[in-house]
Amino acid sequence: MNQKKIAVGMSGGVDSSVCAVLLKEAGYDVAGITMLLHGGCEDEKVCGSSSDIEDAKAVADRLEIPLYICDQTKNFEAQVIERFAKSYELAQTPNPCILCNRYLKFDAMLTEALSLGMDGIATGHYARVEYDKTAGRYLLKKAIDETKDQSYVLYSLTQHQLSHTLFPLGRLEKADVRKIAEEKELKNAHKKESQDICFVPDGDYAEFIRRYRGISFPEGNFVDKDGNILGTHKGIIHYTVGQRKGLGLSFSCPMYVISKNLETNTVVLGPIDELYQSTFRATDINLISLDKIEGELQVSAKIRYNQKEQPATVRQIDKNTIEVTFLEPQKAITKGQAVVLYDGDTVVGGGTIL
RNA sequence: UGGGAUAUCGCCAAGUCGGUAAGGCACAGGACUUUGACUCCUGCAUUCGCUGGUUCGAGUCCAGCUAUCCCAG
Repeated sequence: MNQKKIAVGMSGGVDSSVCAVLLKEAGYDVAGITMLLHGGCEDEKVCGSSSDIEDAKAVADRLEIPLYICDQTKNFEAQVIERFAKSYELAQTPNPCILCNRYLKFDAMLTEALSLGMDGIATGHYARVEYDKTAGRYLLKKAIDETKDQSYVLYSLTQHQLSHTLFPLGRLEKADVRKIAEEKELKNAHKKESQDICFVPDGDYAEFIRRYRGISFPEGNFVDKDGNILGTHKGIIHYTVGQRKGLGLSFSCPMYVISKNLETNTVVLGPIDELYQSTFRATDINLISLDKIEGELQVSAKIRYNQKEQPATVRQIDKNTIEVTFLEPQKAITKGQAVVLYDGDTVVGGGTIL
């Protein structure tokens, strides 16, 4: 990107702060944008809370850059929380961070930045954007620091979004980012890594959905793969595929949630070997490095954020659907989570697991 | 009521020729982590149905009692 006016999405965390530092030093005309996502919440653990905004403000002041505050509370609820709740209600397991990137950070925030006369946005994500001249496409690539790589949660980015986005941290190690923050004496240099669902600070997402919807979810049966009743569950939204803890039952071996059945309101339990599967489909796909997949494509793929990608073959079923087959069966392929396909360092695309 | 069997942590379950209570599940806390899970670490029976006895020493041997299960009618 040749443009010079960049809006940095500033969360108040160390990464986005250093991101602003680096762009400023590189000579960009930098402004900050902080999105309000959880209106009026005072809980310090919630990202976008007032203390985070103060941190962002403090950093912006120190760098002598303007900070725009952008109230996205309603948008966040409509695009992220609503989809999050609905996914669980459909017996799936959503990834709200991916939703937030797709609909807020790289949609609403980018739109806002462009309307402010900026040329593009930058965020503190650990990933890289490159322009491939021969293909005429912008590519999303893994971060140099593979342990912090966040390309997985960015698979939904479109060519338009990528062409207006900078990831200055993509070539840095996390330790270096901390060091820069220390050198610049940023107050958040040692802030804890963010974690948990940002709008559910206590981690009890089931209780959050219960309150948000104002309804509770009916109890049902735990069953085994043959339909034998094993016990009573607290409501289907309390469980996710692959879950082992919190079942409240004891067996002679560890038991996991194998699947959930909305029609019968049952949760299927089984030993770990029943959790492995090779083939699945994904929908609502976004392809980055190519327009469409012709025939069978060899890739490496991962089905959750914290996982090393695994060799697989992919074929496209239709415009919105792909079918992925892993070379080795994978544990707990979970509906609602994202599958992201890689060709080496490059993100081919991704979708939502069916 | 005869005959047989078993009684070890909330649950399942090891405990050899008596030597000073494995493990799994569940649960609690922590680590990891821009999602949910997974994973990892730590904790979790001074006590073995009860009461006595033998012994330097018993969950392990003996006796009685209690409870449960099975087979007989």
